[in-house]
Amino acid sequence: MPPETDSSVPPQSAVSLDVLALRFWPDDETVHLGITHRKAQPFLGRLALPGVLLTRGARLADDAHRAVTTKLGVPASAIRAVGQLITFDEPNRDPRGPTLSIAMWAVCAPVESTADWAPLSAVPALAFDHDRIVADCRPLLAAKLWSDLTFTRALLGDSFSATRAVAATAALRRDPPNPANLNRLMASIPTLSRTDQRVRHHSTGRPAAIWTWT
Amino acid sequence: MPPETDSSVPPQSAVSLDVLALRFWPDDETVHLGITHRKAQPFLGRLALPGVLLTRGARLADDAHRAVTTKLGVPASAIRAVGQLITFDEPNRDPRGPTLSIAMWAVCAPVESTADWAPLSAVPALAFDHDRIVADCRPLLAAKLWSDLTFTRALLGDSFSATRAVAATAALRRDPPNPANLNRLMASIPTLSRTDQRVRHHSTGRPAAIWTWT
DNA sequence: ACAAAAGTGTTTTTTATACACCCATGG
DNA sequence: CCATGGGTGTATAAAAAACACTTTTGT
Repeated sequence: MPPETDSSVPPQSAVSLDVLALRFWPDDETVHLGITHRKAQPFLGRLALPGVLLTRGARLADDAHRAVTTKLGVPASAIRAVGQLITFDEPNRDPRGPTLSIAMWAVCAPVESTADWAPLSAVPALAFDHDRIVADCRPLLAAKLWSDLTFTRALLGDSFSATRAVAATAALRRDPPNPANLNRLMASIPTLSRTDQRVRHHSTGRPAAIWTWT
Repeated sequence: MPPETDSSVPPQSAVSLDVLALRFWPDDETVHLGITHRKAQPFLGRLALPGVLLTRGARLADDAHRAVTTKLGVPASAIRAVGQLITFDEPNRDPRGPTLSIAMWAVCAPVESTADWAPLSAVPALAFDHDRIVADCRPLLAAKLWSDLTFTRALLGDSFSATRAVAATAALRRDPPNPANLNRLMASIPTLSRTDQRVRHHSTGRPAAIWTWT
């Protein structure tokens, strides 16, 4: 068995995939981002986005699933949807050597996991350039709400109250939306319709209507 | 010299970078896409987008430059700007094995090259999944015009006539813009201003104003 | 003068935003 | 019956699109 010539650097940069895993469960007041303490060097113990190296032959969606399941402990069945964001290519973003990162989003359904979940408005400092990834991708996520319906449905669920629609929108955008206008925005989406059911989120005030996808 | 164990598959998919290289030179009536006959298998001799494998430690912009210079014969100094589009991850998009492709755009200045240039409205069939890449990326390019000013300036040049602004817009969008409205759109861009100079593109009709970036 | 193309003025449509006020409910 | 939050109606603003018409040129 000939000695491996590990001294020869690989011809390509490594390519990793980092996931902005979101959750907005029925009892969540805001959208949360899934993060985890790193189990290995570098940045051992530090908080970071769930990430994996790309697998040969895998789709990006598959690798995103793997990152969420293995790093956040979320079962695959609880991943409602995933999608692509942008690629980060700073050569020094990983101290181990040049590593591209393809940023993806994922939305997780309510389930037990080993992840830490930070409100999107209070994400702690993260390892690598993950602070920058979160900062750069946040406007992209905000733009997806109500325009990328796969993303929107995954985040809000198959049926949701108007109150929660307001909360999700407030979490992703800078300032909270006008509830009256958001109501009309939802009414203008063909695949979304309002039901007669109402639900109460506060001890007082009118209960909110339930909306469902058709 | 021990035999190379080429039978061991690499752990990651290869990652290539394919470039939608655009030109819109003073004498071009429409925007053209740079393509080239492949010099190697697979698809030897077939037309394809210029593409390269990622280089370790390189920025995506560097590799995009390399693809345009080596595959299209465009000197580096003639590449006005480059940028990122989206990543394609069909596992079977390359017969040699799983290969991701990061699609980039580039804009080339007038200069001699070895490339074929096809009008964007008449791109011939291409190798790999490059037809799909062009189809998927075209709306993204259309959206960049007049909103991504780096892209817009690279395409139209430092100064350009209103007539050419109309032609470039018609080339990237489906149907031609209303010249009156495009005129106002340009006037609303702070870094763009109209000069007193006029230029004639047709044998008849009023000559068009020249616009410049400030 | 006429045809062709650029550009202006103006209207219309659409979309987004704002805000006054009515509705439903628990205390 | 009042405070609270949901929802409707409507006004306002901004942006986009449409279209009639004027200007500038070569023939």
